Amino acid sequence: MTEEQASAQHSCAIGNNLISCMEILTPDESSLLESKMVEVNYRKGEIICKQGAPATQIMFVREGLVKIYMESNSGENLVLHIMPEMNIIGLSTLFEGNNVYQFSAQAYIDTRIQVVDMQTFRQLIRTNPEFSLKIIALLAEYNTIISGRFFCLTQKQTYGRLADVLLCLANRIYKQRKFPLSLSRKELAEIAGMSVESVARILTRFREENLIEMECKHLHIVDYDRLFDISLKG
Amino acid sequence: MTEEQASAQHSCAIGNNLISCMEILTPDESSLLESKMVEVNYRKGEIICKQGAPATQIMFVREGLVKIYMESNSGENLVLHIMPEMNIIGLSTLFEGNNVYQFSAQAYIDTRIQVVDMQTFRQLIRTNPEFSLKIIALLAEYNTIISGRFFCLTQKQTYGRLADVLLCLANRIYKQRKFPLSLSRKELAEIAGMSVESVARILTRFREENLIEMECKHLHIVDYDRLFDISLKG
DNA sequence: AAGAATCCTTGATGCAGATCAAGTTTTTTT
DNA sequence: AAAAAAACTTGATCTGCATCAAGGATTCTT
Repeated sequence: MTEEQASAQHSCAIGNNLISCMEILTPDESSLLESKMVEVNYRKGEIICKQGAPATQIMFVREGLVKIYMESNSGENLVLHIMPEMNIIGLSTLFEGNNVYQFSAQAYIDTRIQVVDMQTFRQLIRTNPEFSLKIIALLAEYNTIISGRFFCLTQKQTYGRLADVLLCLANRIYKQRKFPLSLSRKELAEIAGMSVESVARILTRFREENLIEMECKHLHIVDYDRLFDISLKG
Repeated sequence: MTEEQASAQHSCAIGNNLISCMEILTPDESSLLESKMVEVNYRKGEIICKQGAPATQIMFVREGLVKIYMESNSGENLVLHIMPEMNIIGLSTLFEGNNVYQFSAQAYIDTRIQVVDMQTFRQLIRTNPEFSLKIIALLAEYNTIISGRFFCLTQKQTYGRLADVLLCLANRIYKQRKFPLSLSRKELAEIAGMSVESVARILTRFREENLIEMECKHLHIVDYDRLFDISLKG
């Protein structure tokens, strides 16, 4: 319950409802999609799509973890969204007059993607109203996630933001309070929108205050409630 | 052309394509909508919808200018989006499991709104695929606008952000380089995500540098190109 | 196992921009 | 037209966090 409250207003980059839109398709539509769809496997760190490139495809994340981000000329990336399986990359390029991706996507871990061309995708929306409603729901959720993240990164300060990220990893990805910390300090820093040094300092502080424990690459959230407090306005 | 480039990456809060989804409806659908729709007039400063309230309605902005924002407990508001006529408030609440608005909306100037209940709106999406595609396009554009704003507020510094806002007002709202500055310093500060004092200081600076002129409540962008440069990375 | 490279930690310094303060101008009220 | 309130400007100070710097711990290379 408290977790839900947090997710609404002070969200990290990951949604919590897995929206399944494939099951809705009719057999005909399914086989159309099957025939047009191509599967691509990406290794950890590989680029899935590039900001500024022609937007010709919609990509279904079937397995893995993907970072959606905007690149700036200064080299600082802004992480917009983190997508586990069951998400769709490229929906936000569907508005008229647009023909390029406004973001890049990169695989955090080995990732399996299914690719369809936009025409086919648009076709499905046109022929299946329920599918179309699902897509609207997904876009609406993405909107809310990005807004929550926007709020978080502009209104909270470093301690709160990092607490947010840790809670997000525990709740949304690993679904337990002790989990392998596979992200480097650099990746954590990027997600939380701060410097690597700040991440190190704050993690040390959290350890000193007995909010978390870290042993052999695993992070354990010891005092969930206090960490949650910090995440609300740290 | 340069303006377009700017809008893609370094957007202010306002979109530039007016997407008309009403014209797409069949006569039957139109009359259904007519029968269900209620018109409400808001005066400058009045609240149109409130963050946390039950999300039961979709609102069409027919006339005026609306601020979409998130409220924080500290009293600082985060402006997500600014909507002139032809926009729809509440689309991002359409995802499953959601039942409240995650944002508030307030009228910047006198504003005319048409209100429909969600059921009727969902019905239209189900019966009219072209309408549904328009809604998807609109949501996709909102996504892009918020992402651009997110980028702008986190990556640029004050001078660039304020330049952005001024260019946005000139290009998107008034569509000329000399326009009445109806927004107060406080409102500008809120949109650009900075303090009122910073706005005053920067405007003075812009005037000293002959980038803008201000006389009797009107702002005139004198050196568009240099202001544009500043907006790119100020 | 030694060396190189990367990652992590911790302290010292610098800076953009918020906050505080105080005066000036404009608008609103009466 | 006078008084009060709100909006605006400008300078002085404060602060959160980035950046710089340098040593320690891991991991990768050979």
